[in-house]
Amino acid sequence: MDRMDDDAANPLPGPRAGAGRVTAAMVAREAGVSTATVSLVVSGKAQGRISAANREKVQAAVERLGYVVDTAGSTLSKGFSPVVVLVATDIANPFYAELISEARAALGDRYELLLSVGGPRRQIDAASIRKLLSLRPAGFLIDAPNAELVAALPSGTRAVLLDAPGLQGGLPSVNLDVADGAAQLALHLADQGHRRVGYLDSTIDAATFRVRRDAFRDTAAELGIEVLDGAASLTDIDAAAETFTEAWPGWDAAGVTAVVGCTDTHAYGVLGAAAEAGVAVPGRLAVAGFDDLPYSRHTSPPLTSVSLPSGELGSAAGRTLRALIEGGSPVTEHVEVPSRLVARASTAAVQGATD
Amino acid sequence: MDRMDDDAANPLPGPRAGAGRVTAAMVAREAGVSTATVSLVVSGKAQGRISAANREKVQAAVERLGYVVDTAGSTLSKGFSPVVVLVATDIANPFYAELISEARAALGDRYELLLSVGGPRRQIDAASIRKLLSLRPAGFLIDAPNAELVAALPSGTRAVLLDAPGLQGGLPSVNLDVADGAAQLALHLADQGHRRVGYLDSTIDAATFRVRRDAFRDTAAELGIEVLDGAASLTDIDAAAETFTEAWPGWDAAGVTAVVGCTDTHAYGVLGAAAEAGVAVPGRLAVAGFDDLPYSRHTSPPLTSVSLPSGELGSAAGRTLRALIEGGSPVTEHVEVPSRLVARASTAAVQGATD
DNA sequence: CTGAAAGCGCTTACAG
DNA sequence: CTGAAAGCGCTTACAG
Repeated sequence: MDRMDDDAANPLPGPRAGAGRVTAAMVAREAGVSTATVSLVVSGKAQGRISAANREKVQAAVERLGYVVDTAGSTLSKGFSPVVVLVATDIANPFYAELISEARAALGDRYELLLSVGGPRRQIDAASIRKLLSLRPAGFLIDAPNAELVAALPSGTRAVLLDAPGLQGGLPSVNLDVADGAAQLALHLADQGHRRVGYLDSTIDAATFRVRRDAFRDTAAELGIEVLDGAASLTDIDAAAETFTEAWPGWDAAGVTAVVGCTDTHAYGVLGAAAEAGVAVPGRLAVAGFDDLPYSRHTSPPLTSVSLPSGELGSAAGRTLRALIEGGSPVTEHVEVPSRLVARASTAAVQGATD
Repeated sequence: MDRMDDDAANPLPGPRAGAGRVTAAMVAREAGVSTATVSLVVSGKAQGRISAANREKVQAAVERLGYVVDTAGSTLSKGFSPVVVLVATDIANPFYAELISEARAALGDRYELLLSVGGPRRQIDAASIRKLLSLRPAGFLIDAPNAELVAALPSGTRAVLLDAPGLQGGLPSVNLDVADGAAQLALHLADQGHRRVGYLDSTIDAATFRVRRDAFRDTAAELGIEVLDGAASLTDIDAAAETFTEAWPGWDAAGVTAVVGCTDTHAYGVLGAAAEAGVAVPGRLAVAGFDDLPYSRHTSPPLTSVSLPSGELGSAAGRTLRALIEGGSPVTEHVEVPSRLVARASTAAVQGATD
């Protein structure tokens, strides 16, 4: 805006770009001090090291020139950048929206959030970790990993695991108590008299999905419910609908009266496919999911779901990572965020809604 | 995994971190060549400059040591990093999920996507741009900006604008034809006989929302429809529901028979609040939105919406930016992605669904 | 309290 | 075809 006006002569950054860039050396010259002094002042380490007079001169020069510390230079020198990498396999799930913005907020202004979008078909492996490591990130936030991914992290990597039940491996973690939520759901379905339940799993290999399924199945078994699993799809309404449509005839024949999706998005697919097939929900079939997305109160019928507070997860993870980075100490904290069943009309005993 | 085992002695990276890091110098030593040769080979510039023998030696050494070029070093030297910054105000909107992953895919393996999450209350300004610029990004992807944000970009910045109708300002852009979609929606509502329509706008200041509203209002006016605007909320179901609830008595009194939300999420809020208030949709009130999110086919009733293909938007933007970065030439391309009305039951003339 | 200098890891003219 | 060397911008002991 300001001093870029006459730069237009060279709008295409040449090989050694940097036109228009204000460096610490320029600030030093402007303030009549050394670059060491500039660095100390700008990084807030001037306390008792730089005279008030010089501090002010530097600050004024910084202001005047619009100086911002260059990340490449400081990263090279300090050994780590201000970037925090969030590794998530499946950000298509709206579950991540709030997680991301809360993590961002908890991290504070000193860090930038880099999203490493694996994509459902391209799970993060050791090679991608190595590539990310070359960015010298200040830390990692790793959501819903599997054991392989955790093993690929070099020891000493500053990382916080999110929603990684059973995978701590010496790293701080923030977990959702999905097992408890799954058990609550099994209990709820047992209460409604269901005896055979279909389970629509994820095709993504992550510990959290395994725990959801196993905890549900185990509690269900104790309550005399048989769980039919084996069906799985991506976190995608249409894929889930298709998978349900394929599984339904078999489940129907087996006497299934309820279907649980491993995410709400899976459950939406079931809801849609059931409507299409003329299977009344909850009259003929009860449906439930995990996440309790904002949409789930508004589906038809409103969806019963295990509430997983993604915002809290992101926020706790951001805070923990920041403590890890700034404290420097080997914080091995394990936060557990509770989950809780939200019963709505999609699993109501009769046609009347409970919601 | 490999050579980190005995690093455990110093798990907390000291001041001059880098323990366990493989550098080009180490590769050079291993291969018996200079770092210049390593750099040339690794960056694929060996063609006709490095002997086949040396090329192979370097490749073998890289393999053996697990060398990855350090970003900080190469950024400092080249002037730009492999990071592409996506600036988006409101990633809570599921609209972004597909946009992000498609943009990521189009960018290819050479770039990382950094998400700059402004958050609805913290819009990106000149200072944040300066901070992002200090990362020396290879380029910017800027979604739904306002004029101020575009003006804050120093000339010469490699950037592609997304969904920024009327804001090109010399930058390549990928736009959704939201005006056309808005006009189609107005036409559709006129067809159904509506004469007074409430418009639920966004509180976010972005050109795309202004264009949606104005295009809708203008076409509606030509068709003899009066549009009542002034209501606005964030892209949040509950906030939208609340805003609708406040606006409804006035709109009702004024004879409003249809409400348009500037996003589907706004429309979901209207749907929820209308159900709560016992206002029949579409019987008493027609409802429509913009985005055509995957959920919109599954709301009750299914939502009429102007389809905005976010995946295409992200993919086209990623491709354009890549061309801009790699071509180096001043590409000033303007891609326009069409939008199209998807009519569903929420605006059906009678109680029967069209879907 | 302050500055000169080394060093972080890379890339790229340059000289051979 | 190859290597020695300069330089990108910063931070941090170190000497004063």
